[in-house]
Amino acid sequence: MDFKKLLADIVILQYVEPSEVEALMTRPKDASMGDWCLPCFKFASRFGKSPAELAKDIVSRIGAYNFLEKAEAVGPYVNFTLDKKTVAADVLERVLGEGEEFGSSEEGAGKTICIDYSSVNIAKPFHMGHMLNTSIGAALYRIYRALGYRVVGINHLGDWGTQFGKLIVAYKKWGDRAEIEKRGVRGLLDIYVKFHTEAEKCPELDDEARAWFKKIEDGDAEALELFGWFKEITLKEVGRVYDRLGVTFDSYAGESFYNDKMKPVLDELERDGLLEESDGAKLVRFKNDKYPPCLLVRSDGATLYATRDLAAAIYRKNTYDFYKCLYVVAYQQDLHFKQLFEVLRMKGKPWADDLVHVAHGMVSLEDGALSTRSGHVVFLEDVLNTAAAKALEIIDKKSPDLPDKAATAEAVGVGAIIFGMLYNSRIKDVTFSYDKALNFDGETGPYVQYTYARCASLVAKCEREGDAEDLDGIADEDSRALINAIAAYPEAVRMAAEKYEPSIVARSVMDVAQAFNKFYLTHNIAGAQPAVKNARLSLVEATMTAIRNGLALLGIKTPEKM
RNA sequence: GCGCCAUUAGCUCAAUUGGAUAGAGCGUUGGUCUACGGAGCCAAAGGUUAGGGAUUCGAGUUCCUUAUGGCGCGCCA
Repeated sequence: MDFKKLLADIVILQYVEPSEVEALMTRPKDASMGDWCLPCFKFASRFGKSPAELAKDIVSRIGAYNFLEKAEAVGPYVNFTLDKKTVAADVLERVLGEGEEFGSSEEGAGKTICIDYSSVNIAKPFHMGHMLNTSIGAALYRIYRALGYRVVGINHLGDWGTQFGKLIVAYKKWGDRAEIEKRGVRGLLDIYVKFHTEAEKCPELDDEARAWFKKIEDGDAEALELFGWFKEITLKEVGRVYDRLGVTFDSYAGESFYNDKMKPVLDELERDGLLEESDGAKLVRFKNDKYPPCLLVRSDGATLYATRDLAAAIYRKNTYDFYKCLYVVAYQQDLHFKQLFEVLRMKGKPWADDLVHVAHGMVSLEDGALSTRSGHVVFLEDVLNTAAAKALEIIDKKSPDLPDKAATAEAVGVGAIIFGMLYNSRIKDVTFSYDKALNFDGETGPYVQYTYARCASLVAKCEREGDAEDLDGIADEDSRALINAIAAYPEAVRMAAEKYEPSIVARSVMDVAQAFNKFYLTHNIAGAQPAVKNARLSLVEATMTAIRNGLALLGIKTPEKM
């Protein structure tokens, strides 16, 4: 039952569309004022009345309804208090009936959404800086899928560029195959860092690097073998982390994939007269210098990042016919995407408006920015390991008899890190510190998981007695707050999709957990009368459903015990 | 110099998109486990929503402006 719509329908106002009334209907600031309220400022003048008068007028015209406890005018507001038992019955029936589907819908049926996220760089460490990006992208992936969309997750690999020439030079000079096999990307990172320090003293190294990159482009066997090897090492290592995070992709078409797809695009631009030559390079200028020019071909004929992205956008439209294509990338690249989208618009692609840069903040360390070149990074795998170890330590202390400790610690530790990334608006910068990341108290993933485990433990302990449910056992204020928090969850999922903002789901799940813990403190479940116990158990199960579904969208597991 | 973004409690952040007395967590202080998990709960202290102006019944939210910080601005990605 959609109570909001129901209320809007019974507020029959002449000259006012029910949909307009519904749009204005909101939750009151304070739950004690009711479940819904209607501010009357907006259309009061249309009736030649003051808002307060209109509110009174509306109340006087509302008849008796079995789902409505009361409607009262408080100043310019009409406050509606719903019958708690009706709402409780309705919400419980819906949540428990839908189960895993609670929060899902079919609104995206028939539409495809491409999400470009994570996009690892070959031969570079997968560090904390990528965690925000990967968590947000993966969460959006699951959110859209839950809403019925067909979703294509794309890992736009950074597998092209002169840095691979540098890496080959470094490897041939200082690398050891066996050691790198053993140490993986860390081994590659060490020689990459060494290259940069050495190149300071000896600039010829850069020439050698360029030469080796040229060999990759020309298909030299040795160069390709090494390049493929670097790629293999990186993907193997990154895949291990993706497994732990529950992240998947449908395509790994990265930069090198578009090598042969740029020329036709450039030719078209040339033919349309959009491509202009400047200092030997080729670029697209924007009308009224809306943005700085977008450089697409270097004076030495080489293509650029923007050129590949241009080809990639066109390829994706042709291949997937997306409804929207999201680029989950830090706000650093804001201008790049504005230019990219504008070039496509100028090219006469109406779908350029369906491209969205989902910009997020940047991760730094307490002692400054992350930098691969100087080796100033925190490996994501280390963070996950540390978090899992911390969780294990707590479990050893608090639940020494727990079976499967390692798996639970993994779920809690990793959950803490993911939740920390997704709890705030994506635009916020993150200063990573182990101190904050390993805090499991308060508004954290483990808090929500703990709440879930409490629920699970109750359900395991309490047998239902008979079928009768006495809803009076969940008709008080704390129960109502919990029920409202649960009922608000599906809307949070929709909103998260609309705003590309997974934090809305995380916040909703947190609301449920906080409301539950309050409820839990003041309600005896195991020892209640059978019919009351049954009703409360239903509410516990509904709480679990909302938490389980919500955390699942974020990529966080819900152990039954921890 | 120009552009984009941010600025809310000591710290990290919310605020149903323009609605009622701006809410949480962390930290601090003080309470709270023989009813089901204390990774919990309750309470206190903490605010000129960076400053100024405008719009209107009403602004943390929209517009202008100033300040501070971050990011970016043709041959990296």
